Amino acid sequence: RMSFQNDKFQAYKGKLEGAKLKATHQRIVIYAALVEMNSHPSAEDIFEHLRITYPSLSLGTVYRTLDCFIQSGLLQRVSNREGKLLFDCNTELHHLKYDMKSRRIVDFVDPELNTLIEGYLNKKGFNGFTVADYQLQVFGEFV
Amino acid sequence: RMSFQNDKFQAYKGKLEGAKLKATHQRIVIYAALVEMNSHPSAEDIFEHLRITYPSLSLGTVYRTLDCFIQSGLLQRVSNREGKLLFDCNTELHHLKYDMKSRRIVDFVDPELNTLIEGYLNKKGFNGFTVADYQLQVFGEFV
DNA sequence: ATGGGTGCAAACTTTTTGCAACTGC
DNA sequence: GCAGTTGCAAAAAGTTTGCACCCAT
Repeated sequence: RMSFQNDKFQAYKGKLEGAKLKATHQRIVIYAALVEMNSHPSAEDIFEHLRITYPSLSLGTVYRTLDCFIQSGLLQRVSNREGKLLFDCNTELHHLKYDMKSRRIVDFVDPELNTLIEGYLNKKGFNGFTVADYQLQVFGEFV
Repeated sequence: RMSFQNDKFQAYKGKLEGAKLKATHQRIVIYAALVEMNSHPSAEDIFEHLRITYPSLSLGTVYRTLDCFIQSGLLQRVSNREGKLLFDCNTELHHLKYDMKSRRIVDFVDPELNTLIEGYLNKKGFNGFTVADYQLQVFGEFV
């Protein structure tokens, strides 16, 4: 059972309630882990991250909770080439840089890029395809 | 053992030799499947596709062969949100449309879009990050 | 109090691997 | 002939699920 009854805890709890989810301890700490890890973790990454502070947590719960967050729009899956499910609590429109050496993924946000792409998509108007969302993935290496 | 000793067979064989790979029957038919399926198959999809014409082929070989093609640059993994390894023998610069309903993935090529993005990347010049490749993913629905 | 959530462990799916037999060069 | 590839089957890795118990509302 969690003991950090601080601002963050309350904020995360509020976030869950806002999404009409029962705010259980497990859900709160999993959401906290997602935000605070500030990366694109797998279910196992989250489970490991919480292992010390929350040893009774089960991996099955992590999977179920992540699914449930996705249904509620609190979370997105990350499109990747690794054949593993990765998650991102940044649900706003954003783009990705992939480090091909370390496999690290970094989000970036740029309204200018959005404008550029939306201009293109509108002009192009793929016929028979309704665009809901888009993302630029840039592959390379950090030096 | 394969019996189609035609132009395509020779072309695929040449492709493998060009990549300095031993041109075994298995590799040739797997490469042929990738080209002719004209989609973004998983290892299992390829295995199923070849099952009838090549029943002695083993799934392990499909996995090993796909890995080997990737090392040789004959193949790319497809970035997706499903946590499965998908493959694409189209290694030229291209972009993707995802049908969120059917989960179908369609490649598209557009030099105009490439110019637009390259212009952006050059101007932006992410510092500390060397760009090797990029891809726009467009999520939506076919009507 | 009760409906939904959780822990646990088993089942399932997907991918990798060790090894003996085989094959393309 | 030999180095590298394959088939097979077992193992590993990753994900889902059934069920009895638990807890936030």
